[in-house]
Amino acid sequence: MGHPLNVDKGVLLDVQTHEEHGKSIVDVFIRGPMDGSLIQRVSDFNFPPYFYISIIPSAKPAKVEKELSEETLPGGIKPVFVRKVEKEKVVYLQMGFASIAELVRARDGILTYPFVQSLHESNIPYTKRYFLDKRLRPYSMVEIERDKNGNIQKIKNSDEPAPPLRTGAFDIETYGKFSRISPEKDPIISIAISCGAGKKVFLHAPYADAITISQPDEKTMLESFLTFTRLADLDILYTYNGDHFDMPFLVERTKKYHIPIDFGHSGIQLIGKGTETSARIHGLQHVDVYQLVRLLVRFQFFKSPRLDLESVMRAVFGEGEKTLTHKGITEIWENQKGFDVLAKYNLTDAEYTQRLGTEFLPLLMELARLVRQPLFEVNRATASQLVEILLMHESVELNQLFPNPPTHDQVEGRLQNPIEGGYVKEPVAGLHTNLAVLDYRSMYPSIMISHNISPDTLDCVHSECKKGANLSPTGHWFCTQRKGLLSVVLERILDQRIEVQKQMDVLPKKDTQQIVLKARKQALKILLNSFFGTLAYPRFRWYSRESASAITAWARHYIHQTLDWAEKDGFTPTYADSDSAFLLLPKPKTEEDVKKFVEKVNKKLPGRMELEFEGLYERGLFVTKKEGKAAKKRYALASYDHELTIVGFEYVRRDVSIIARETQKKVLEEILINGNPKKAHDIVLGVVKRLREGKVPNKELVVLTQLQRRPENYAATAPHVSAAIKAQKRGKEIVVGQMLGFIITKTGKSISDKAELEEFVKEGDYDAEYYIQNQVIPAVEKIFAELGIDSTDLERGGKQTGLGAFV
DNA sequence: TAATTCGCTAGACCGA
DNA sequence: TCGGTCTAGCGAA
Repeated sequence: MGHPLNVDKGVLLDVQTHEEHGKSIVDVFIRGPMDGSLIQRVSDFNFPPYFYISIIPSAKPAKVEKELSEETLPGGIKPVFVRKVEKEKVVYLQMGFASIAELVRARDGILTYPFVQSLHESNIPYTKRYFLDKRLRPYSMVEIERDKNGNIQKIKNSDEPAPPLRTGAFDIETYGKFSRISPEKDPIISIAISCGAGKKVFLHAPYADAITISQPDEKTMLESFLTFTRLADLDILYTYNGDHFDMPFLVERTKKYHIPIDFGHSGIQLIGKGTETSARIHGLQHVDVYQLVRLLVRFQFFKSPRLDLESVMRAVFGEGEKTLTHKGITEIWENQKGFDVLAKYNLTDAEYTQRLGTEFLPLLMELARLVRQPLFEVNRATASQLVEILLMHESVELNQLFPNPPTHDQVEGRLQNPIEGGYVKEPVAGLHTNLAVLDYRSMYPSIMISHNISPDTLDCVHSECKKGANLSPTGHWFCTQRKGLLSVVLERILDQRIEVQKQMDVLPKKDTQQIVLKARKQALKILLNSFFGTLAYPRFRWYSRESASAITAWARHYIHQTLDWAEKDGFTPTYADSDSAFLLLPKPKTEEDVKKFVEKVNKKLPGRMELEFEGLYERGLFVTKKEGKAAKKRYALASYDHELTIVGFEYVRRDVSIIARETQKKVLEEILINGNPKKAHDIVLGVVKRLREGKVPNKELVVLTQLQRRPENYAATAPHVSAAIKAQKRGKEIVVGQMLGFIITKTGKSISDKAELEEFVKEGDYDAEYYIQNQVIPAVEKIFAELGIDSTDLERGGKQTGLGAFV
C-alpha cells in the first residue's frame, strides 16, 4: 500500500475474459482519451467468479462459513473465499472460485451438503457480473488505477465526455457453383470495406481501379484486407449478417491459408448458440446490422417486408437496389469478365451497411449505455434480456438477490396457464362520421407505476394495503408503502423520457445533440414497452402471473370505465382495443367537448396514468366479418385533412399481393376521402379486366410468406411450403425463417399445386381467376357491403347490374 | 434460452 | 361437393 499507482483514462469499449493458469481473468478494453491512441487491454486478476447459497434455518451461518472455507468440494475444488452477506434481512453465504470452470463444477457439488438449502446467481455470465458489480458504463470514460504489475486495482466511471468512436463496414463476395456455398471449398472473390480511412475493394482477380486493388491470389487478398482494417484502427465494425455469413466464412478461409485473423487485437471468437452463431472480435465491437435491423423491426421502428440489405435500405432511406444476383457473381467468376460490376456491387453493399449502421448506432449506443452492456451484447439481445439486465443492475443497487430462472416444470406450468389480455370491444359496423379516437399513453407501464406493480410488492403483509388504492380487480394487491423493484425502474425510465424531451425542446432543431437525444428517447421507449411482455413471459426470472394479470385487469377496468363515462356524457362508444377508445360524436358535440371529457377523465386517473386525445376523424369504416359480426382489429379512418389510416386490412399485410392491396387502398380512398363509391367500383372492374387480360406484372402478384419451419414439419401443405419444396428440388437453398415470395400459376389442381417461387414464374403465367376471386375481391367486397353495394358482379367482370345501388 | 394476448383470414383436410 | 374444423401466418395493441 501507499506506493504510487498508474492511472489510466479512456473510453470503456468492452469487457472480456480469459483463463490463465486455471484462473479466470477479466480483460477491460479502453481507448485512450483525445489523442486517439490505440486500444489498451488492462486485466483484472482479482475478480473471482462467485455464487450465493442459502442454508437451512438450523445451521449456523458463522459455523458453515468457516467449514466451507476449509472444505474441498467434490471434484477437488477449494473456494477462494466464503463470506457471510445479508440481503433483505436474510443471511447468505457468498462463495468465490478461482475460475468459471471451477464455479460450474462447484455448482453441482455444493447442493450435496445437507445444510445447503438453495443456490443463487450461479449462472450469471462473468463479464456481465463485472459490469454489474463495478457499476460500469460502457462507451463512457473510465478511470483505472493499476498496480506496478499493470493489474487493475480500481476501476470507476468518470464524467468526462467520451470521444466519438471509429466505425467501418465490410462485406465479402463469394463464389459457389451451387446455391449452397461452403467456406471449405468455395473462395472469397472480393472484400469491400468502407470506413473513415477510406474505401477499398480487395479483389482476387485481374481488375483494378481507383479503389479496387487487384490481388494475385485469395491469400494475399485476405492479408491485405486484414492489414488495411488493422491500420484503420476501428472501434466498431459493421457487417450485414456477418454473424452467420461473412465472419464464419472469413474464419474458415484464413484458417485454410494459416493466416492469423487479427483485426488489431486477438481474433474472432465464433459463439454457437444452438443453431444461432455470433462472431465476437476481441477488443472491437462487431455490430451485425442485420441483427440490429431485426431488433428494430420487432420493436416496430420501421417496417420492411423483407430484411435483405437492399429492401431495408429502401425501407429506411427510400433507395437501394440489388444490382447483382448470386448467379451473376458466379458467372463473373467463371467467365473472368465483368469484375468492375462485381467490385462496384461489393463496395455498394459495404457502403449500405455502413450507412445503416451509422443511422442506427446512436440508438444501439444509448440502449447499451442504459442497460450498461457492450454493443455486441445489446446488438444481439432480445427484449427480455434487456429488461433482465436492467433489473439486475437495480437489484445490485438495492442489495437484493436475483430470482433464479424457472425450472423446466415451472415453465411448463406457466405455459399451461396464460394470463388474460386486453379487452376488445366489438365495433359497430358501418361508415361513421365524426369519430374521436382516445388512447391511454403507455397504458401498461403507467398502470405498473401508478399501482406500484412488482413481484416484490405483491400481496404485502400490511393490512391497510389490502384495502388501499392498489387493490386490483383480480383481488391481489400491491404495497402502498414501499416502492417495488419494477415500478421504480419503470418510473425512472418514464422520468428520463420526459427529461430528454425537455432537453430536445430547448435545443435548436438542427443541433447535433438532437440525434443522441432522439436515440435515447427511442431506447427508453423500447425498454418501457418491454416490461409487461417479459413479466408475463414464462422463462423470465421476475415472472409474476399475479402482477401481469393485475395489469391487464386494471387495463380492462379503465377502458370499460372510459367507455361508460363517455356514454354518460353523450358520446357513442363505437370501438375499443386494449388502450384505445373510439367515440362517435352525435350532432351538437365538438372536438372541444371531447377534449373536456378527456380532461375530466384524467382528473380521476391515478398517478402517472393519462388518457390522450389522439384525433378527430371525418370518416371511419368498420366492416362485417364472414359470420355477420363486426370485425375487430380492422378499420380505416379518414382525417379532416384527408389522411387515410388503414388498420388490420389486407392493405397492411405482406402476405397479400400488391394488386389486391393497392386496389383495396384505392377503394378506401374513393369511399372515405372522395366519397365516390361508384368510382371505387369502376377501379375494381378495371383491375379485374387487367388481370383477365394477363397485363398485370408478376411483381404485383407476389405473395410473401415466411417459412417458419422445415417443409417436412408441416401438417398441411400450404402454398408457400409447396413452392419451397418445388424450389428445393430445383436446387435452390431454402432456409427456415426465410421470406418466400410466390405466385399462383396456371398449372396445377389445388392452390398449393399452382404456387411457385416468383423467380421460377414466367411473366404473365399467373392464374387470373385466383387473383380475382381469392385476392382482389375478398379485399374489397366487405368494404362495398357496408355501403350496401353488391359485389357479385365484380366476379363476372361487371356484366351484371348491381349498379342500382349507386343511383 | 430469451416479451404478451386477442383476433382475422386463407387454405388444406376430412367426413358426410 | 359441401361445410365444418384445424393449421398457419400475420397484424393490433
